[in-house]
Amino acid sequence: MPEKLKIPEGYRQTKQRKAILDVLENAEIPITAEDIYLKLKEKCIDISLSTIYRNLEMLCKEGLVVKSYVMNEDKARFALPDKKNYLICEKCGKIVIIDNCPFDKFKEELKEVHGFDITGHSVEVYGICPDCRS
Amino acid sequence: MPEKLKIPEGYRQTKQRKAILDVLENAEIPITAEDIYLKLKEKCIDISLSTIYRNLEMLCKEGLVVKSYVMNEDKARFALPDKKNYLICEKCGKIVIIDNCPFDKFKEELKEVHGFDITGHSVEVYGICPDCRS
DNA sequence: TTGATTTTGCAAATGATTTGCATTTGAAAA
DNA sequence: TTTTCAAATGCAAATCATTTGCAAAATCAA
Ligand SMILES: [Mn+2]
Ligand SMILES: [Mn+2]
Ligand SMILES: [Zn+2]
Ligand SMILES: [Zn+2]
Repeated sequence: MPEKLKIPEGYRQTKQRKAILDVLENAEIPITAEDIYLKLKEKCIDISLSTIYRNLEMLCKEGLVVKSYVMNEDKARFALPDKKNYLICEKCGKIVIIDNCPFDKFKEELKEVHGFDITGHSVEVYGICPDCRS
Repeated sequence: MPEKLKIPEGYRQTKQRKAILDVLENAEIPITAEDIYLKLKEKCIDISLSTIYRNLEMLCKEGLVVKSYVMNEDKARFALPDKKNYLICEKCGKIVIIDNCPFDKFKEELKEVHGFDITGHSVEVYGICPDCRS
């Protein structure tokens, strides 16, 4: 069970903010701002898209949320950091999270080769899922 | 020295197309449509942005070019496939290409674990570059 | 050279995201 | 609790990268 996320110090505890975080915690894969909007509408929580975007920006800045783009989509997706590495099926668009991303093992190598202090990474892998490989 | 790219079979040999490919071949890192536009303007090659976007779309579809997004930027970047994995400095935005991406070694593992036939991947690594670590 | 087809340029449309501003709300202080 | 004020929200309008319609120009095979 994922640990409940806390709204960062210095930000107010609004019901919109909490609702957005809640949707992100319960999401299986990275989702769009509109996904959040619709999910909340289902739960009869009325919120404006701009509030969602403003909160997502804040959450990204604070490192609680990671933004990414998926090939052939024109909207950003947002997820908690543990869901930032994923496989995407080129046929049906299905997204599958990569747990224990093997890339972690290469942080040291990258630091040595390029001199960067690595702070994060995001891996997007494309392929054909079992269902689509007819 | 990179092998000269060929315009795919079935597409016409236009000077705009060749110019775009040329810019992409000579680019060190992924660049935006506007970067291409400006680079060509420097060389006094007049071309419209929509032509650039249309050609980039075609080149991506044909697999000659890879599109990606960089954190905190609102424009897509395009590059030849050998430049699709890179490090980005969070301070200054510097981009450094990762050659021999270690992720390649994990295609087999991913296939076994998730059943996907892997067709491609894109790795974005964030960090602080040596110059910015003052 | 001709003619069918593709490609281009331009201007207008699109649509996700951002922003201005008046209003509401959270929470610290009284 | 009530007061107080900055932070946050909602709405509408603006932004701006990208896409699209269409008429004109360019490619290329016959
Ligand atoms: Mn769009
Ligand atoms: Mn924008
Ligand atoms: Zn699939
Ligand atoms: Zn730097």
